[in-house]
Amino acid sequence: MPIVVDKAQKRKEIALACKELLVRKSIQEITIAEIAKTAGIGKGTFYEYFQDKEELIFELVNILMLAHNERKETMLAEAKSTREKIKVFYTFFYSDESADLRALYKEFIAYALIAPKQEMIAFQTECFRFYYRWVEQIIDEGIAKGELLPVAKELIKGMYTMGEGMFVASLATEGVISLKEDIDRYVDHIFDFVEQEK
Amino acid sequence: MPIVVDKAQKRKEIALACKELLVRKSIQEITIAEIAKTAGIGKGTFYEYFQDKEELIFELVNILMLAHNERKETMLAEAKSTREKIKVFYTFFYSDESADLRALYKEFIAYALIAPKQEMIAFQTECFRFYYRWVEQIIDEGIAKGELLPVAKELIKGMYTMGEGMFVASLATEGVISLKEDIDRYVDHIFDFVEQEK
Amino acid sequence: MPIVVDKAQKRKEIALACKELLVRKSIQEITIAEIAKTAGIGKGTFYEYFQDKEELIFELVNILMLAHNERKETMLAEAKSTREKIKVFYTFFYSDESADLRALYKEFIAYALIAPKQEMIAFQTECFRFYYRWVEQIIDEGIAKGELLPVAKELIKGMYTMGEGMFVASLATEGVISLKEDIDRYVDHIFDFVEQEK
Amino acid sequence: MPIVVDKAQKRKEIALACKELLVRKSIQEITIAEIAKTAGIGKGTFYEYFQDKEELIFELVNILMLAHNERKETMLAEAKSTREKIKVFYTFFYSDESADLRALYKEFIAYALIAPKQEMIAFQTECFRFYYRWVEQIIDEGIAKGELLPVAKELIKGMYTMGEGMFVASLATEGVISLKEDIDRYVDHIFDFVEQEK
DNA sequence: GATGAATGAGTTTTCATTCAT
DNA sequence: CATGAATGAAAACTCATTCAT
Repeated sequence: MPIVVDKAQKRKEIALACKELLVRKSIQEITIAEIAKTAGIGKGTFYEYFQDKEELIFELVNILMLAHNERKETMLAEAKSTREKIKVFYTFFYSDESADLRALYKEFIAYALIAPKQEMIAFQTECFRFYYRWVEQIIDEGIAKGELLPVAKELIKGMYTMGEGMFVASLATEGVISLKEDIDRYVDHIFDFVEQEK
Repeated sequence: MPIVVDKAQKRKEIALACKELLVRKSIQEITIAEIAKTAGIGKGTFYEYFQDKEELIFELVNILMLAHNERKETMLAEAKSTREKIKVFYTFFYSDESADLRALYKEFIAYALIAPKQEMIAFQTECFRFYYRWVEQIIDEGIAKGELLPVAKELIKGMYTMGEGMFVASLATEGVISLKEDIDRYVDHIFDFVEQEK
Repeated sequence: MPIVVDKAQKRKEIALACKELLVRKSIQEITIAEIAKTAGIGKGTFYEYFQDKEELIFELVNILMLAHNERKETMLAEAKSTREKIKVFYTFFYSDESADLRALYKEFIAYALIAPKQEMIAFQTECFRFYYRWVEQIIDEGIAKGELLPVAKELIKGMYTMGEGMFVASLATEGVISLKEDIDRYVDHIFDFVEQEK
Repeated sequence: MPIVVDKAQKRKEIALACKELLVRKSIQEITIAEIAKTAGIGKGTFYEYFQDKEELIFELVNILMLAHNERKETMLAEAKSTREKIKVFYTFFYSDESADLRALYKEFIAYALIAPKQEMIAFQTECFRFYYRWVEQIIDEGIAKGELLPVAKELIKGMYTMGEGMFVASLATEGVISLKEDIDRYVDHIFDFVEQEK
């Protein structure tokens, strides 16, 4: 009787077993041997489940992103104003809960810059669209409720990328960016502009 | 009389000789042998002038950045309003003239994310501060002239990082970012908020 | 009542299922996984029936050779003269019907040269003897009938190996050997020497 | 001052240093590490002079073939009749002096059968043509001198491949081929046919 | 100072074989 | 009997760095 293994399940297990490793080191510094050892499998076994190291990252990012989105939903439900809701999105860049995913996301960006592969670009594009639409919906609701001026909608892309920029700049520099404070202050100023006067 | 070779001068020559190569390929894909051949020197000679491949990039970025800043000064002199002046800064992200430097800058960011070395961080921090102050000065002038509301000053960091974010996002995704258009539109909206009504 | 599987029968089935694969690719390029998949069995099952990949080839060659010999008998029955009968033997090297077996035979020779194993040598020796005797019998009949000079018998081995040599040379070179034409012409010249003048 | 190395010379040295190894083992069984060690160089150094293992064989075959051809010329000069001269050519297949080259040639054939690469085919074709023309010239001379009948010329290709076939068959079988005796006997019979009666 | 030949550590990847189910 | 998941030995190849000349 053949041993039936749930391939998808095992992929997740392997990816999760390597989480700590992947978060700590850049994928380039990690060897297949290291991954296999960490996951408690043979090198050959790794190749049974993944094409290459990148796929491992993909798998893990996917897993962590789902959990992250759930946390986000919870936080959004608790947020009262649109201003607060938008701020929830930026917590990705500094909250402890998203530290792991953030570390991986950092890798992702770096990879996309250095060796842009189609799959990676496609994935990032998908993520961008997904979060963009999510934010858009929240802004739309804010406008519909009369909380925000319609112009708020025009600022979404810039606000979104400001977060990315702050994040990248904070990693590439030292002592000039204070993620939470700088983002919050900026967001507050922008909302001062776009919130309906009561 | 011994031939005294100006080390600093030769470094520049080597770096400049490799410009096309460095712009075209990621530093990770380039080998020392390739660099030496391109520069018309021996592999051993490369090590006489540089510690490693990164230093070569540093050298070249420095050279190109000086030229870039001069172009910027010229453009700034021609810009009438503060709005226009600020837009000059963003041309770095899309103008043809800065394509080479931009390609190198991309590498810089990636490196800082993947394998952050102290020198690199220090250099990027210095650059950030330099450009930040430059923008700050322009905004200050705009406020002093009564062209802008004082709150404009609070937005500098966010505006600055928005550019970086747009740039990074444009590289990591496909079909969602149109650098010039998206930046311009956003900047215009912000300036609509911060310009003094006449 | 247990299902008794005829081992020999199943070996044949597996070998036959892989025919197309074995003809198309060199045995070295084929993996056990590929064989198992092609035959619709598990990798482990393959080892139940064969020691290694070579045995698979043996099995298949055996099967194809039997069929080939039957075709040969038919053709020989139709051939009028000894000259024609001998030519029948050379059709192996160029006829479409024997293309599959020929491809396998090629592998066989290569293997014998590179990694001569006792079984393989023994098998090839057996084949050589078998066909040699067959030809010998035909030549003997030709001599008995007064069709050929007795010296014809002395040429058998050289004629036999000429075929092999033409075959190997045609595979190892390009544009210098035209199998059918070159063999036919040579055989005709030799028969001009050994046929009894009437 | 740079170390100037005669690349071609070093290639020969490496190839020659590996002669014994290459003759003893099939190229497939030999690893780069083994070659490097045998030649007393580093693995990387091997790749400085050769693209892959095949090139090493090429180099060595070339070297040995030149020496072999010189021996052949000497022997041909000593041979009295055309019959003897032709027999000189077949010594390649059994003489001790050509044992090394023969071992390599065996590899060559096997390779051409298993994994025919363009270079190898081209090389073998060149060799075929070279030796063919050489034999042709000798036959032509024999005919011109009235020693041979003109029909002798028609038999060259078949005679040539007979040698190859005998060689291959002798390697693939056991106890059925006696190279020197079988070739000699056959050649004698053929020459009995084609020599002018006096 | 300049050079480039020499090097071997380090990594990826494949695949025959085993064996628990 | 049949299976296919797991494995790790083995091999090719690259390239930064050194150092004799």
